Amino acid sequence: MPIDFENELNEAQREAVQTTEGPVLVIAGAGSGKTRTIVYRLAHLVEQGVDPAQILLLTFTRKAAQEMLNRAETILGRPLTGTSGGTFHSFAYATLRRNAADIGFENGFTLMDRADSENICKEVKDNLKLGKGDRSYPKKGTLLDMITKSRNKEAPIEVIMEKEAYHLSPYLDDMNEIATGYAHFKKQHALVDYDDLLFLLDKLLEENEPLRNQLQARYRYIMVDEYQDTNLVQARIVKQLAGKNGNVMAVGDDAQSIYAFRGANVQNILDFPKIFDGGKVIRLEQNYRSVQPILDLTNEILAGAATKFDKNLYSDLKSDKLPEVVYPLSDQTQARLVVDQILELKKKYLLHDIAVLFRAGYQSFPLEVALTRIGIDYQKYGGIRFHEAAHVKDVLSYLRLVLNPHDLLAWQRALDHIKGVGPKTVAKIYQAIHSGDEKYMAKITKKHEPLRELLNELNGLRSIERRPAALLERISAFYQPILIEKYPDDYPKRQAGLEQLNQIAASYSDMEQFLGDLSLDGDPEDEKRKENAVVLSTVHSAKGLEWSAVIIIDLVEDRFPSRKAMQRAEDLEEERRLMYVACTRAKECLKMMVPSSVYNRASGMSDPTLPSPFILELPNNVFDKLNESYGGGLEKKRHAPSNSYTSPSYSKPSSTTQNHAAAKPDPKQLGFCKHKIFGKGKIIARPEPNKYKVNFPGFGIKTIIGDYLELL
DNA sequence: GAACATAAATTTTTT
DNA sequence: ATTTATGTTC
Repeated sequence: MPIDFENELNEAQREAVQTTEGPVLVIAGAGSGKTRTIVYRLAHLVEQGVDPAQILLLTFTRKAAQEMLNRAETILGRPLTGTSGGTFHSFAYATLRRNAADIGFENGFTLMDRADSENICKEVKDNLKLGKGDRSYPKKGTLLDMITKSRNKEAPIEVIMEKEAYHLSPYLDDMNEIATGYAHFKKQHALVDYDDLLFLLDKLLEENEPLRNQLQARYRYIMVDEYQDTNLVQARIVKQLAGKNGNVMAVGDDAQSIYAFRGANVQNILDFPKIFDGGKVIRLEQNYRSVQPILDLTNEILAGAATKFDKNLYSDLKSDKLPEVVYPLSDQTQARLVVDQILELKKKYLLHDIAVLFRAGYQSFPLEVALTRIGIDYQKYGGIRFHEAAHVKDVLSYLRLVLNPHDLLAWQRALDHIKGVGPKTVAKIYQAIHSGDEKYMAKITKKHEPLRELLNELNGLRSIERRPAALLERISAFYQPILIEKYPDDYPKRQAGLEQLNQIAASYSDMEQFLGDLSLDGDPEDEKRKENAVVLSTVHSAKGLEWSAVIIIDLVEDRFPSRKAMQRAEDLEEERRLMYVACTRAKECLKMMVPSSVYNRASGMSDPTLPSPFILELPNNVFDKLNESYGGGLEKKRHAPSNSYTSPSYSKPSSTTQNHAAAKPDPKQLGFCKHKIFGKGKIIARPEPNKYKVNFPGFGIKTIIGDYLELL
């Protein structure tokens, strides 16, 4: 039964699906059926007789790839055997592992996760004797941030620092030294970090012509999702895989670029037509996800952006309900109100069709407590990941030692559980094992009986069959007493996590694949959306997903936008796009919470807040405002008559860049202004009658007394 | 000299 | 809650 493309797709989508030859760039606005387009294109290719094994689908998460492949199979009515799908990182990992010797790892390599990388930074820093006793010395996380940012943006640390972390300049020389040491350490210990996966693949493709040709021949059709969030190396990899007249389809939305902090380069998507000669550009602008009132609001968010996006989404989905902005009295009552709202929404929607979104992982903690108390199940995306939990890493460290006795990080973790053994002793033991110093080993094992047990256990493990599940089972038993000792409070919960790990392991026969997958995308909870559980997610992790009802919390300054992003205009712009992504996740119902005060752990008290600039700048007619009354309920505030003006366009995108800048009458007298030194800026808040918070391009946000400003 | 205990400070986003 | 710096103990 042939697929009915005529009825299933709109014109633009159909064009994207049926243009199979040559490069294609699809600019897909939020909710414009991007996934649908990819899925139908997969199906179309196969229906045309393309061997599924000749298709490569690169996405942002493996979950996304899997979902798309599954949907394509459903449409086709038969399995897509051999299609490669996954993230850039997982594709790179697989390819590199097959060609390890070619990139200088004759004995294979170990993939590190973030924590591993940080620990090596610290190790290197300590070995170089840098920053001893300096309280303000950059932390290991900061060090690694600078190193990876420098790599991802392919600019020297100095440049990154100058632009985004000027306060760290005194440590520039140190950082360069640490960066060199870090790279050296990795090479010595056959370790590879996330960035290496991409750079090594790029290098491999560049240098190994036969392999390049082979891959180009194999992958005749390449599709890349979320192209706006790729960085320079990723673009090069795509280019190399595609070959001269490659059939590449890149899909993305410049307005949804939210990974610049990780080196993503929006320029990639803008340059696509240049880099891939003769590329066709197709725009998807009709939104099938959200009701028009939500789109009116999200269009306003984009209207305030410094870079004007050539977008004005429209929808045929009507609703007479406006999005709501709710002002709870504090973040505590916010949690309670959100629970109330969820209970209310539950009457209309399934729990897993309701999501609460926030800027940072920790912001959901009060809500998690409140939900647990009332007995509503939830599923959290973002924040701490499964494989990052201490107990999981503990167990995996034994597994890693079975695989690779040279894995220093694993030794450090495993030996840490032995009483009387600290960092220094670990270093000595590691050295002794390496050099075969049996005298020292005899001495030290005599001194620490548990160490002998550990070594015996490891030997035992090495001799049994190398199936992840079998090994893990034994390790779990060995680890059991340590677990109870280490986590007396919550070990049952952690134990359950370990059992889950065993389950995952059962589906693997290859150890390295198992470990790699776990580091690359391994949150088993993510695999399936729990039924009957409300979704809590960071905005980043919510990318590409949608829910009938969405509640965004903590929309106050310093939280959303994040405090760290308030300094630089560029970062604030990314926060705005993040806000855009958050709001466009909602299909029917959107609620934004602006607590009037938030708990401050430094003072132990609640501090008053300023509403997020993204809320303040919204014209009053795109939302309803609700205040929490002191009794705990909500009361609707009517907008002052002077604030209301004609309703925004419900029109089709005839005038896409329908000038918000010029046409927006400003209800709060916010707008643009001029300053003698900083030049023209956009007023984003007015905390006091004579004080303005102004965003000056190039200078960032300043709070300025009205007398010094010329209002425009 | 090294490990352990305690106090203090600090929290963006992710492959 | 987690990590780091410092002080105390072996």
